[in-house]
Amino acid sequence: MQWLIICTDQHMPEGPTLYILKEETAHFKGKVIRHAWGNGPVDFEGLQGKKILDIRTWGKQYFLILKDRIIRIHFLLFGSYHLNEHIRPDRSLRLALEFSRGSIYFYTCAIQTLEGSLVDHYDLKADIMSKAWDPAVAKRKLKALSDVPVCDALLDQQIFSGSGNIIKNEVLYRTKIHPEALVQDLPAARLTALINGVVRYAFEFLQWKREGTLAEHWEAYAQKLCHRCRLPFSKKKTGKTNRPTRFCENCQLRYD
DNA sequence: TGCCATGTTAAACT
DNA sequence: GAGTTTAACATGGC
Repeated sequence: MQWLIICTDQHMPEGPTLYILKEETAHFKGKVIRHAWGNGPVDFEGLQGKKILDIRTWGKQYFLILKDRIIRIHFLLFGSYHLNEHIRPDRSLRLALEFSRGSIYFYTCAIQTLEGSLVDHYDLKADIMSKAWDPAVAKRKLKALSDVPVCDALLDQQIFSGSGNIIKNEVLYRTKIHPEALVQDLPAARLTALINGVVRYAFEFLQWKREGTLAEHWEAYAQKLCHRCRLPFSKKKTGKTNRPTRFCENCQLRYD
């Protein structure tokens, strides 16, 4: 019997992409690891013969839950994975997991082993794509900030776990908020729009990523002109996070 | 060829 | 010690 070979040669980083990875590997839940190897900091022998009890994500992180440990995988900027075939021997194979039927190969990612349960390490309510996501908690965290620009808040994984630079750029443009506006200066309705906008765009990102149409739906990220007023976008590394931001000085407001 | 980019951490500074 | 800035890592496209 032949099983599906999915080619996933693409950037991994933001939450929606991890959501897809979780779905693509969900069938390994309950399966026993037959063989494990790679060059990551992993106790490979200790994994062999162990059952995958659950597969979870939190934002940009992917977890294989075993009885006595959690394998945490973060793809950083250049990580990738392949299912069922080790077809990228040119890349650094951090972890290979072989099951009786099928396998997963994780390349150039950061791997850690955690003890305890996920809730010991992460606030599940902060994951923008989780059923546990709680916008009221996000609002409370945002209101506690002082002198923090929204561009930084949108990259704060403790508030918006899974949000990355694409989501940041797109949400700010779509909600017409200037990246350097301070969180504390946003009117209440704008703050709510920002919080809801992150989740809405994350699920649009997911749908477009599946369709292979993500880039054609970008309105700000990597764009040259504002489609509302036709003026050129500003491009600047903003905030303490110092990440590139495209924005329209004319259409996105500072509220100061 | 050099630069840039969907990320994060740790070392090196004020 | 604090709060910063810089460097490091790693890959591919332009």
